[in-house]
Amino acid sequence: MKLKIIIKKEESFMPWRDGTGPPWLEGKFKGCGFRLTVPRQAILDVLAGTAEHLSAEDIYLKVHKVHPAIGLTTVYRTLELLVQSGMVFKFDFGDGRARYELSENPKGIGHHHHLVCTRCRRIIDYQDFIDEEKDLLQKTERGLSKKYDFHITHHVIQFYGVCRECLGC
Amino acid sequence: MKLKIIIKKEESFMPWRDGTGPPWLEGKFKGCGFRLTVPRQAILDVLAGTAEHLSAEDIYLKVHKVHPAIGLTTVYRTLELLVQSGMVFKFDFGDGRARYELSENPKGIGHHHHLVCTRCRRIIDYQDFIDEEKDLLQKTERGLSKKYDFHITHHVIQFYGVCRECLGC
DNA sequence: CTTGATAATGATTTTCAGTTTCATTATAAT
DNA sequence: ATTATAATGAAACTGAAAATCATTATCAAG
Ligand SMILES: [Mn+2]
Ligand SMILES: [Mn+2]
Ligand SMILES: [Zn+2]
Ligand SMILES: [Zn+2]
Repeated sequence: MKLKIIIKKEESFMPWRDGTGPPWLEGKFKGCGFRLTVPRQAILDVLAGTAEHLSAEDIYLKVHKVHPAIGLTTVYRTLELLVQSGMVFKFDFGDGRARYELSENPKGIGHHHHLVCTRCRRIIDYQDFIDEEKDLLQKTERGLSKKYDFHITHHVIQFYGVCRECLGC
Repeated sequence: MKLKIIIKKEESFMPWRDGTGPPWLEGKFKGCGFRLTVPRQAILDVLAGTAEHLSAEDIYLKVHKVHPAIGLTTVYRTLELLVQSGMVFKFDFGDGRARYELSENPKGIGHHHHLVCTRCRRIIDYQDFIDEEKDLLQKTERGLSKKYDFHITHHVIQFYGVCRECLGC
């Protein structure tokens, strides 16, 4: 039963994951077999309107203020949908819950990596060094793809340590 | 109460985390306020004797075969101890459970990164490209440390995608 | 070897993020 | 309007991980 569901989803995602379909970052569900409903729009709005790394419950609470009828279950389901479709990244920063971030912020920062403070759980986005990283990263990805026959879709780079605030005490 | 415990632990770890104490990778707990007990030794043995990425329960089951009295609770506690002390890395590869790996395998591979197949959850270790990565990584870490006053202790680099086996079907 | 202080253990209970279930509702095509 | 199907949400459930707490192991002093 679980397998069945997974297969169904992966087939559904094909249209836009293989580069043929349009990415829908602000209202383009249709044509992919998905419906852009009020709950989904609301969840996307929350994600697009924050610079934080929100958990499912964080998102639910923010959505709830505007649309009290929308349930936590729908938030979880929509997030899974967005993650599987590549629109949203799901992160584990070491506290007990997953955190979500728009993979391509429409009017903001784009791809970036993270510094994670293991003391206070603060997260720092950084982009500054990505330009220098980019070449090697692409080179590495090409090398790995060839060597292991592995089709890379995305990567996660996180530096763990102690932040400024936690050091100065 | 929770804060109290955390403070206690961090103080306990200081001796060897700050470079002054010896790393105990096969029987060096003492002198750090910790005791190398039978359960802890058994858990370390399991970690040292595998190339897989075991979950807490995996470790428990393997330990259980030799020492049926050792409980899952102790496995969790010991793993947390080892992670906090830097001897073991804790990973989230996207299935529901944490996976653990000796950070410095005594007689085997050392630091490496991961390819994670999002279809079948297979994990591929790779070291081949780390040499080329090392320079930039250190450079990046230095830059980040300076810019954000962030003391980096370790990093996690994971490439996500589809593995050979899952592609060929 | 005792003894006493404390660290470690493990059975049990509890927590809580995330998932399933299922009856109801919204959506879109005809 | 009719129909088929996708989406929703309240409620029940799951399971990895953490907390409790009485018991046991470890070690240093005497
Ligand atoms: Mn971020
Ligand atoms: Mn590994
Ligand atoms: Zn911090
Ligand atoms: Zn695979």
